[in-house]
Amino acid sequence: MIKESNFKNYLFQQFELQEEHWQKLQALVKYQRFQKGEFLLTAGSICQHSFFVEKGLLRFYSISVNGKEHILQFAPENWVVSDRSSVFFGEPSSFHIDAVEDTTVVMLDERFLKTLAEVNVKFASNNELLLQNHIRHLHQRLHSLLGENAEERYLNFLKLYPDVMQRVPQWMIASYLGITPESLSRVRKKLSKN
Amino acid sequence: MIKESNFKNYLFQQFELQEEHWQKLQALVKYQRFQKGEFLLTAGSICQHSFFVEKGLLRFYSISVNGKEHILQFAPENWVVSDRSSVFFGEPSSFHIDAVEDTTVVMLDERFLKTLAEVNVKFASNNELLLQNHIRHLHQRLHSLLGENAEERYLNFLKLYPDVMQRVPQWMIASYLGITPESLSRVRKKLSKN
DNA sequence: CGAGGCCTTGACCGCGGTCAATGCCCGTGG
DNA sequence: CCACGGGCATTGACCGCGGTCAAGGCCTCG
Repeated sequence: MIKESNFKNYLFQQFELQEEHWQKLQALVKYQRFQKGEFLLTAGSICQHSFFVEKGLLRFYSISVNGKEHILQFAPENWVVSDRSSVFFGEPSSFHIDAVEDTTVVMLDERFLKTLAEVNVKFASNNELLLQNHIRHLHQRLHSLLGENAEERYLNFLKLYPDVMQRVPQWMIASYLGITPESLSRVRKKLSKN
Repeated sequence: MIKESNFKNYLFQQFELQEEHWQKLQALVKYQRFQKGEFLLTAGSICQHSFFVEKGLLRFYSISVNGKEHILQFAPENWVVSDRSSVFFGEPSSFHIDAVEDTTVVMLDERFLKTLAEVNVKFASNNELLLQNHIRHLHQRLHSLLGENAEERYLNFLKLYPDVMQRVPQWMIASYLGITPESLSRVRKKLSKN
């Protein structure tokens, strides 16, 4: 069991959580470990949880007809990842989530989020906060894909995920950027010469 | 004043709205007309409303450093468009919304959405429904941009917005697809030969 | 030591961008 | 009624970014 968790800190910071409220919640916080390569969600199944990453690294991706993977999102520590649409509409997801490193997550289901809202009104907006953040992030990503070339997107990526570069194989980053590993290699080579 | 509105139908269908509830709401529904080219939101200002398109067509786009426009979303009849993140976080938007045709919208502000939730509990989830739909749409768009070439994206576009092709200049569609008008012209030429 | 995964590099190519010319449609004014 | 001009779509020539394919190097791990 984890004593001083990132999740606790997250709640304290976002909502000025009181220690007394934490006592009530703690029992409901369900940690789960996944080892490298394990799936948290596969395309075709209905997503049940959001995952708060306590420690480790997840990826959220789709697979297109030709079999290629496209990473839509990385989720290192303190990120939340899920196919919320699948949860909400109760429809099969078309995405995968798996563990890039051995990972510990907090399992957030609808029941937990509801309880959260009851404990303190401030939490009621937690759900919307998560959704709004997600949308903002997706908008930035779309803007980047529509308007920037490979080099600019790579620099953006480094700003957004400062340490992910050191933690994952480059072909995953290429997949995130929408280019091939070879192209990424060339972009990096060019940048290192400045 | 519009009697039989798309907006009313939307509420009836989505939430099995009762006629009596509609009576209470009607007074709060604020229609507004914008003529072709007029702005509903400009980058740098804080977004205050969501816009339900009653009649007409809006576009939601960003402008990158080199001055090029990138259309993230079209909003024909029955679509809702907004920079919700700007509304929610109270921060300046980095997007523009303007009218592609003369357009009549329903102005949805936070107050209206709140009232909606009070009139009937079913509406309480309206807000989340809008956000979830938006996220789902953005995910599909990301997948399309990451994994498909210009031709495939164009065919996707036609499915999603069956009539928009006939209503807007092609350079706007090119901007939506992330290609140039010339490329779009070539894609269309190639497709017409099959 | 050998095998396999990953990164790099080179040669080649094609999709899509750029630039420029042309055509088309349509509204405006002589 | 026609002339003109502006906005948009099309087409061609050319080019460069990024994809593809193949080879080679460098790890780590068995």
